[in-house]
Amino acid sequence: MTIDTTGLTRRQQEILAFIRHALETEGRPPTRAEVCRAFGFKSPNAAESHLRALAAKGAITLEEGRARGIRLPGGFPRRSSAFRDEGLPLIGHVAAGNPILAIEHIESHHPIDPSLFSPRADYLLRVKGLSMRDAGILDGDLLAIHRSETARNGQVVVARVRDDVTVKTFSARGKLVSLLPANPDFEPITVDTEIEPLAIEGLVVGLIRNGLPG
Amino acid sequence: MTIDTTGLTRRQQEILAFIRHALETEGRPPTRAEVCRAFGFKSPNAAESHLRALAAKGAITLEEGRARGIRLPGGFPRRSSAFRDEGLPLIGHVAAGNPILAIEHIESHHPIDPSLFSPRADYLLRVKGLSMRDAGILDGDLLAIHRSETARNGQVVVARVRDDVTVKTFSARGKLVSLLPANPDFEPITVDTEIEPLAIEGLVVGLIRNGLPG
DNA sequence: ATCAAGACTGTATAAAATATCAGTCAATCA
DNA sequence: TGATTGACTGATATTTTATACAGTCTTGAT
Repeated sequence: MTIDTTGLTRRQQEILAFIRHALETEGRPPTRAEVCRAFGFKSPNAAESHLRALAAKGAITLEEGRARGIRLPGGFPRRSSAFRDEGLPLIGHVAAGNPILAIEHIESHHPIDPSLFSPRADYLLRVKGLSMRDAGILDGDLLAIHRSETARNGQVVVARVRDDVTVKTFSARGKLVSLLPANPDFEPITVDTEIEPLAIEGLVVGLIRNGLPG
Repeated sequence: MTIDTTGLTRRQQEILAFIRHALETEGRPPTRAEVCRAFGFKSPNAAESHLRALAAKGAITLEEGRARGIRLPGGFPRRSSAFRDEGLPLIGHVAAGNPILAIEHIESHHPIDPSLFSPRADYLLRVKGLSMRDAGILDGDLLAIHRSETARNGQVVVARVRDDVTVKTFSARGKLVSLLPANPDFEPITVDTEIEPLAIEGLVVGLIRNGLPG
C-alpha cells in the first residue's frame, strides 16, 4: 500500500514519472508516440487520454497544437552534473506511525551538499504553516534536519507527538516537555512524557527557501 | 580537433542564447518556426541554416526528423564558465562603486547547485542586520541572488544606492523608487531616480541558513 | 575581381505529432 | 444494476515541424 499524496492513479504516476525522466535525460518533453513506445501502447490515444487526465488533475499543463507541449507546473527537472545522485531526500507527507525516512515518504531529491550544514543534514522537510514564523521559518521553506533522538532546551526540533510530526522549539522541565511555537497565534504543546510518548526525530540545522515573493 | 565555442558568429551566439532561453523558460528546445518568430525571420530556412551552422561547429546537436530535436551537448544550460563546478561565490563586503562580482569581493565558494533556485542563482550574499526580519530574512542568512538590472514591485532586490548595497523590497511609483524594509524598526529608503542614481544588482531568489540556534 | 561564407527570402513537401471519433474491457460506485 | 471511471485499441483528419531546393544580398579574404 502506497501513500497517495497526489490524487493520481498508479498508471498516471508512472506516466508523470516518465515525463520527468524524458525531461531529465532528453532535455524536452516526450511526444504521445514516445509515451506509447515506453509503455507498449498500440494507440496514441492511450497516451493522449493519460495526458488529458494528468492535465485535468493539474499535474501537467498541455499546450494545444504544439509538438511536445507538455509542461510541469512546478518547474521542470534539470540535469545537474556535479550534484547528481547526491543530495538530500525531501520528505513529503509523513503518515502516523511510519518511520520518517521510509522510502514512500521521499518526495524528491535535492542537490544539496549535506555538509553545508553543521551538524550534517540527513534529510529535508517542507514546512507547512506559520507556527515558527518569528524564527524566520516560513510556509514552504525546506528545513535541513540532522537525525537525533535527543535535544537540548532551545533547539528547534522535529518531534513526533500524538501521531503528528511537528517542528517547534524544544523545552524540557523534568518529565514535562513543551514544544514552543515562534508565533503568538499558536499555542505551545505540552507533553507529560510519563503519560504520553514524545519522540525527537531530529534537529533543525538549516533552512533553504527558494523563489522569494515578487 | 577541439570544439571552438568562440568561433561562433555574433548571430550564431544569439541563436544559441535563444535556444538556452527557450530551454530555461519553456522546458524544451524551440522549433525552427519559433526561432523565426523570435528573430523576425520570414523563412524557416533562415533558422534551419543557423542550426546547421551551430551543429557543424559542435555548439548543438541536431536529431534528424524529430520535433524540437535540438540538444546542448553539455546537457542543460548552466552558468557561464567563470564559476563553473565551484558552486556559488559568496560575496563579502562590497566596496562603494565597485562591481559586486569583482574577484576581490569573493569570500568563498559554496557547493550549491545554482539551478536549485529559479531563476538561477548567480551568487550569494550574507545578510547583515534585521531590516528584512518580517520577510523571514535574518542576520547571517545567505541570500541567493539572480543578477538582474530590473525589478518589479514587490520583489526583494539587491540595490545599490548612495554608495551602499542593500537588500529591500522594491516599490516604484513613476520616477520615485522606494526600498521598503520588512521591519517596523527601520525606515524605507526613497530615491528620486531623476536626481539620484539607483542600480538594481539582482533579485533575491532564495535563502540558505545554517546552524539554527540551540 | 572573384570566391566563400554568412545571413537571409520564398516555395514546397514529407514526416512527425496532435487531436478526434468510435469503440472494448474491467473495476468501482451509487 | 446501471453508471461512471480508468485503461486501453484502432483509424484518421489536421496541424506542426523538419528539411530540401532555388535564389538574393553583403562582407571579408585571397
